[in-house]
Amino acid sequence: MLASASRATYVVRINRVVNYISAHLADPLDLDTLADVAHFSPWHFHRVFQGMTGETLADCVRRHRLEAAAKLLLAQPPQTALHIALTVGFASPEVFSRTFKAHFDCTPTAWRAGAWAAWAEKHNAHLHPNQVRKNYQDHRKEGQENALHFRQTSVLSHFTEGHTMQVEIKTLPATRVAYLRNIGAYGNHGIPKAWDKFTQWCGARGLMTPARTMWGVGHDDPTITAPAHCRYDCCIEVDDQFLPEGEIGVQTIAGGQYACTLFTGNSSTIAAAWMQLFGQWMPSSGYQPANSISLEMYPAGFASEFSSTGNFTFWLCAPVKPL
DNA sequence: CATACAACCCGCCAAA
DNA sequence: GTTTTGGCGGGTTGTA
Repeated sequence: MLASASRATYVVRINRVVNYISAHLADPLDLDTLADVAHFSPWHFHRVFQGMTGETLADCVRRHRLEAAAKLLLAQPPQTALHIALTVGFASPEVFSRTFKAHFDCTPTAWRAGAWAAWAEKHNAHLHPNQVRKNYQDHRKEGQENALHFRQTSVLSHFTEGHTMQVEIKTLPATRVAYLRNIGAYGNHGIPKAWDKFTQWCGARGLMTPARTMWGVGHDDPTITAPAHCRYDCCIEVDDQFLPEGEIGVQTIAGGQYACTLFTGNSSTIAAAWMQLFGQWMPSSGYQPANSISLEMYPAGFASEFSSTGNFTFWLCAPVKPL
């Protein structure tokens, strides 16, 4: 009992530190400052963090910097490796280049030129992400006339055959939420269980009213981040008075412009829906992905729909900015 | 939880 | 000119 209670407090503190890392990549992220964020002594924090996450603090910081850089390398318009290195917190391009190669098995420029596909294939072949991103890049190169000529993977074709995605651009406000984090592969693995646990907790707290929106937040790009490190947060809107409780933390979902489409499915088909939105709608939309986090927005009642039909209806919301 | 030490990695200069 | 690699000293990290 005591052990699980203290484990829960460790979880929220580690979550807070990881959130801090990804939000402050360009700032100093040494052991002392991060231990301070966690309210632990540096020595104890180091032990706790490694024990619970499987990676040391320095490894975690380095990985987040590299993953952010990997995204920026594929962004438009292209920026120099030096600029990207500094943006994500490396002090010099030499260290960036060396460290990048050690992690991704290729140099930054090779990644940009196409080596990302091999990485994605190696680590997440089941998601077929390469084709999606390739569609996007091919389109950007070849121009509008080929916008609709996407080679379809077997996963995609089920959703694209004779079907046009209805997408609207919404401006969402910043939202304070309580969340339960699942760390592990996206898809039908730990996430459904996390939702069970979370909705039970919400029910017990009387939070599951029709007025409250629930959210699913995937912080990581599964074509870049290893499945074992992908973060997914089950979230529900809360007011300013709500405080963290057990392993339920509090964070703010970023506001801004999102491309939103209504989708009915379940945890096995969400990935394909995301691919359709990014790989098919996005390239011909006049918008591009913004450097923010994609959201799943669940209207109240999705849980009961799921228990009766095996599916649920929700909004996919991808952060966008004009081309 | 503090100290202490070895290994590793960062940060810098040079150069391909 | 930019990026990557090599070499190296000093500082941080990881662990006893």
